[in-house]
Amino acid sequence: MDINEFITRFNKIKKLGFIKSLRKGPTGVGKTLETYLGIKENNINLPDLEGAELKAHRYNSDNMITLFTFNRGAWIMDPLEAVKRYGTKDINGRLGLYFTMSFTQNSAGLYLYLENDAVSVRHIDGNVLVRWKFSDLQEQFNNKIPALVLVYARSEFRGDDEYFEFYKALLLKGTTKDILKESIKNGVILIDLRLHDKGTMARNHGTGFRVHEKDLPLIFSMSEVIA
DNA sequence: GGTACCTGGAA
DNA sequence: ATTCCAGGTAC
Repeated sequence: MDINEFITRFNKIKKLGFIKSLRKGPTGVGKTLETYLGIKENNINLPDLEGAELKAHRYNSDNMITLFTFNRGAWIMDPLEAVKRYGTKDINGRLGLYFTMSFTQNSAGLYLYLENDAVSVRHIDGNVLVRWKFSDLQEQFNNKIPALVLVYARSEFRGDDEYFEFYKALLLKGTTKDILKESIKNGVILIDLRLHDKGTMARNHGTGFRVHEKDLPLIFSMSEVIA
């Protein structure tokens, strides 16, 4: 599906008004939009549209947008061991590493460390948990996000069921080479650890490379409302 | 059965 | 801003 086809289909979805979420939980908005567009769910690290990646976002949500995830070959420490050593307990007692990392250490003693060609997550005890080469990150970004179509949805609950009204789509494009390294250095692209103890293994949702909506213009030079 | 991606959140 | 979190599939 190219951008023009997307616009055609999206305008029809807009006219539907509020539609019931096809999945409970945070991911319902993306699942519902994709299904109505006729896009099959997948886990391929390529854009959903021809030449652009699709993102759905609830209106008034201040959460970061995940540009891509990347873990392949990056973990130096065994992830489950890292969770057990440095994780924090959630409300049910489950250990997890759910941190948006920064260059100053967090409450668990973990911090980002910058090298010439890589960025890593380290602990103050000296251990390196995970390390990504900028060249790998840049490649993943280029493959996944040649451009971005950001779709906004109003959300409301009717009893336990969430409904979405998709009402606007924004096209962002015009990113630049080496954007990954610069953006990680200056904190525009944030590294989000998202894994927990699943008993015999670590359940890893994938380290997210994420950006606040307000910072998107720092990554993409052009934006236009397309629907 | 574990890994690595996908899709996204809350207080 | 920080601490913390969600439901999915291919292989």
